[in-house]
Amino acid sequence: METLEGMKRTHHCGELRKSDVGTEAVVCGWVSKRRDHGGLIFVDLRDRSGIVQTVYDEAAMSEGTFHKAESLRSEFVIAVRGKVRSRTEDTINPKIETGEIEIVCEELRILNKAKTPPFYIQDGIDVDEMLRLKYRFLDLRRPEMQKNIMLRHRVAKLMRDYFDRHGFLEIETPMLCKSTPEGARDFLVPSRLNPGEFYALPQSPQIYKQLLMVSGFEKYFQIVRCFRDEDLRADRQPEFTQLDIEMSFVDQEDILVLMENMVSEIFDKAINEKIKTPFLRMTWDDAMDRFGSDKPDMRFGMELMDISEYVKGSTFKVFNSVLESGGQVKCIKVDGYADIPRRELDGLVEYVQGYGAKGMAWVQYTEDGIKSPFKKFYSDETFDKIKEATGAKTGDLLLVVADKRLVVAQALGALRLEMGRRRGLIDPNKLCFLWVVDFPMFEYSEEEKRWKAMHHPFTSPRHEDIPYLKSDPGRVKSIAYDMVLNGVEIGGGSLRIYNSDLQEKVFEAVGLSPEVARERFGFMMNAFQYGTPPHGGIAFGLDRLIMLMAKRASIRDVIAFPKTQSASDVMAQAPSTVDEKQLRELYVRVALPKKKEKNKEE
RNA sequence: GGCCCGGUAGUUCAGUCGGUUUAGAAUGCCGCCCUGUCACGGCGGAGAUCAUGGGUUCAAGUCCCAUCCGGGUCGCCA
Repeated sequence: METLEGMKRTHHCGELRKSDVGTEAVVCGWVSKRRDHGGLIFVDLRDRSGIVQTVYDEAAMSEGTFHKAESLRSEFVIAVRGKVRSRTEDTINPKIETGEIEIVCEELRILNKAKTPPFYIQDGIDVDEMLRLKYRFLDLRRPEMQKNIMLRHRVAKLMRDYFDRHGFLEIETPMLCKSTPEGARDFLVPSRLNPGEFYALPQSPQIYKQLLMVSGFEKYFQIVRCFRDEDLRADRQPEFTQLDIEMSFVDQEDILVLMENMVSEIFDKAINEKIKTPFLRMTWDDAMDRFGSDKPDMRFGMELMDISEYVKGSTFKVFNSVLESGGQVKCIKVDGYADIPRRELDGLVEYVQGYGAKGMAWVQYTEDGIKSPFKKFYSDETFDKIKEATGAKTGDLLLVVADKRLVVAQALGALRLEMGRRRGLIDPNKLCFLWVVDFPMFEYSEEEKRWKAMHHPFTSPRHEDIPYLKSDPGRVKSIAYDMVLNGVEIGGGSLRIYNSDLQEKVFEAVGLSPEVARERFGFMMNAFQYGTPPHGGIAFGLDRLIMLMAKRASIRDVIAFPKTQSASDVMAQAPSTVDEKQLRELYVRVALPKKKEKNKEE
């Protein structure tokens, strides 16, 4: 094996251009591809900047060097010294940025050999993701993955610049925190120095950043890792990164404007996308009623429409009982799809049932008249009225769900997205931002039979709703807001409670007695008695944002070392069992249920 | 925890109704040849725990059950 001694890299592979012709260059990198023509060999050399073609001509170089070139294989690490030469007209490769030139090798050094990789180191591969994760260091060698990671760096840098320019301080907060069982499940860390006691990894730096406001830092931000021990999704990892913000003496509008300007700037500077501000703002009620979602994908229409008034008072039991118990009958209109196959309709029924609806009906306005499972319960005039009210034309399809408000929203909201996908209505190049505002303060947990904070219990209710905290928690709205991009929640925040009395009332509303509240959040409530400024903030999901900017379907593609759906790292083999000694030091004993123990042994 | 999809050469897949070759193809890999390729080309070759365990059957990659792993999703994610 050779070394780099006496040889100094002068250029990166991808940066060489026609203007460099004639200069002597030394490039280093990995062998991407070797094309051996016998007496003439081409080797595509790759580093993080791109790919350049190097040429080895048997007639024009020493036998030893040519022999070395013949021995090159994929992913060998080499250094090449040679002249940059212009390619002849007929050999220009317009597909690569350096396609007008090539390097004629004068000296070749093999710095390291490489085993044949288990998959191609190139873009657009179709390989089992587990294999990519097992060999993540090779997966990350692929140009598109490098691009994602570089984009991530660039965005983080732009964010830091932006907030620095606006007077924000980046302040670190602890990773070893107090467990607060409210909210997501905590990752716990046993304390050796405090036997039997545990830290929790932060679900977010929420309390610390509010305390920084009490301290008077006024404008805080941090790009920070957060941990939640919940089930994973394509856009959820057990550890993820937030851009965390908190400010004092501001109102909601200040925060929204600051954030949309930030987003507009990073989209412009990182991926050259011009975003119009201000963003559309929509109340939570509107979002739910019109799109059936608190994070509506605004890239297409197909809004939910209420047809309750046209179908009420009939002999059709399903609609009647729903309407009589305060529910709704709503539909979406799928343009030009009245000829949907019956089989697909049956599939859609199952689909909405997965989202809590009991069933789904439909109206097909076909050339041959109306087809609908509830046709016999209504007159032709009723169907004409529905047609007019929904703006349906002959050839259009209505999909109808009847149930309680939130069930209708959930089912039709999901159905809307599914039909948008199936009908090809979603333009992947569109970027539709909006703010969803006026979230409910609480939602009712059927499981726990109590009201729970929708955002978190430090969120301020709207002033005018405070009287209802006790009497009617369901009607209390909060000063909370989410930023949504293309149907993905990329950020959310709120103005906070800064008055101890109000805080106590809210704790009470979510069933936290003063004693329990003090035990869990006492240090915070104590701090709040020493002069707390009005404050509020927001947290942005950096991974999701980069995923959308990079147009990837999963945040795993923008995280260097992500975990699988079962939260394991298949490369490092984490999590793993640990030595009995380690456990003893921590005063921890493992107690698996019988079934799991048996599986572990096998 | 529920539901859906998947697991066959290094990789991506095919494998029909359970039965005709030695489980097939492409690509990658190895060897030989080749002086303008860039998906280089030509000839030859090697390469399989059909995820694991059990069952049905004269016969299982194929059917059944269980388990494991991966992906999607519902619940969950203050």
